[in-house]
Amino acid sequence: MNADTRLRFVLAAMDLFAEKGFQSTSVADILSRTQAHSGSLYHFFPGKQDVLAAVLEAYRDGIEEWLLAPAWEGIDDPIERIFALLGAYRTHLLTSECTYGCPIGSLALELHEPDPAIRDLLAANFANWTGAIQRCLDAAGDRLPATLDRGALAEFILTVMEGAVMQARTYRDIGYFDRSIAMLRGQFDMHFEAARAARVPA
Amino acid sequence: MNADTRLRFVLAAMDLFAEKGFQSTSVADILSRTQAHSGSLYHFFPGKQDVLAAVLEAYRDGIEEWLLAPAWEGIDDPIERIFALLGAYRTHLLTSECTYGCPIGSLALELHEPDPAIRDLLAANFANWTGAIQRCLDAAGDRLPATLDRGALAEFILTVMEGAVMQARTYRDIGYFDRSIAMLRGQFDMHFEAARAARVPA
DNA sequence: AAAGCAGTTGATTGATCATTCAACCAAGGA
DNA sequence: TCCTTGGTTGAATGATCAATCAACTGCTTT
Repeated sequence: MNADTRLRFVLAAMDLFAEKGFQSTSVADILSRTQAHSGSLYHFFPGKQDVLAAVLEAYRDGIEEWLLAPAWEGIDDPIERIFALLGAYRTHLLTSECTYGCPIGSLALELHEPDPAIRDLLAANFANWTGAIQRCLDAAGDRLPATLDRGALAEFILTVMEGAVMQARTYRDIGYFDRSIAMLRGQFDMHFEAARAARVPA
Repeated sequence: MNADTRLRFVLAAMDLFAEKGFQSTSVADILSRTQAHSGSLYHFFPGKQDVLAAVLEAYRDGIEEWLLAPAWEGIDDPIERIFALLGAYRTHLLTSECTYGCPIGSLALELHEPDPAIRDLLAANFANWTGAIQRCLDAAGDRLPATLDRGALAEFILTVMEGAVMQARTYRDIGYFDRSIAMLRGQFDMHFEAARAARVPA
């Protein structure tokens, strides 16, 4: 089992799926980018769909190392970590002239009737992401109102990120992303204010 | 120019693109659903892409009649109209077991490098939607803080709707939609409170 | 009636694509 | 040395698909 070749397939497919989507990426595209041949790919994967599964597993398993750790370097405050993560998506958009957003989100909307296995992997990616955000929210302690549902807020932050990325990509204008994130920031400020008022009653 | 046949193509393509996406819908799919033949389709449209353009134009031109008017029937309060519109997406999700969300959003993320013409149509659809929302926000007058940017908030509501739909579809669970909308409702309540405090200073 | 035109038919074409397979290679163990 | 195992090669296959086109229909105009 040559893990190196397999990994090259997964990494190439990761790039291509993010760039062109799953359906528009042909097996030939993956082969030409990896300088390999079809039999070799089919030695490791039963079919194209299984390459997608491997890609989604790689995202799922690599979120800490490849997404969170770089975004959070030197940032300790849990709330700032949330916005630093959103900032990472922002720079990703900017460096691609607003064409690449969240690869998981793109795949989630592109695949209308996905295999249960693929859907579970998409869901697991989302759950991993919101899980990390929720740990930040939990770490914020009483800076947020005690009544606030941290899990629901974490899902909401994913909601906002995905929706903001969608609009920025469609308009090819980062302003749409920025304004949605600013709205979210305003909501946080209101939560902080409410929590402060609850802690120090008038 | 037989408008009837052309319209049948557009309506069938609308359904199919919403159901399976643009790329997964073959011209043969459209033909079998319309009981027509390929030459007939290519008589009206230079190519498959132009069918997509016609579909997006239909959505753009039909938003009032097909989306807003039904959702707002019997609802006058501008804020409630916003949540009624979100409710329309909710029932659309529910009646399809969380498989169909927003057709424009799906297409926007599926098409990674769309024609400028297609991208403009996607953007026009989004702009129409947020424009309608913004008119509601404007109509809400001083129930919202004067400092609040109505245009940005309208974009944010689209952001939330699209992100919420994405998660509900991925998890096949309306709860993800509901919780995001509830968060948005909470944000509105905080805005109302802030506006009230500004109107009646302590 | 003749001509012209919008619309339709449906077989055909040529490209693209995922997948298969038989042959081949290299290293390691018996 | 021979066999096995894991991996590679690349041509071939069969399916699918967007698009074409020449022939045809029926309606309207002259």
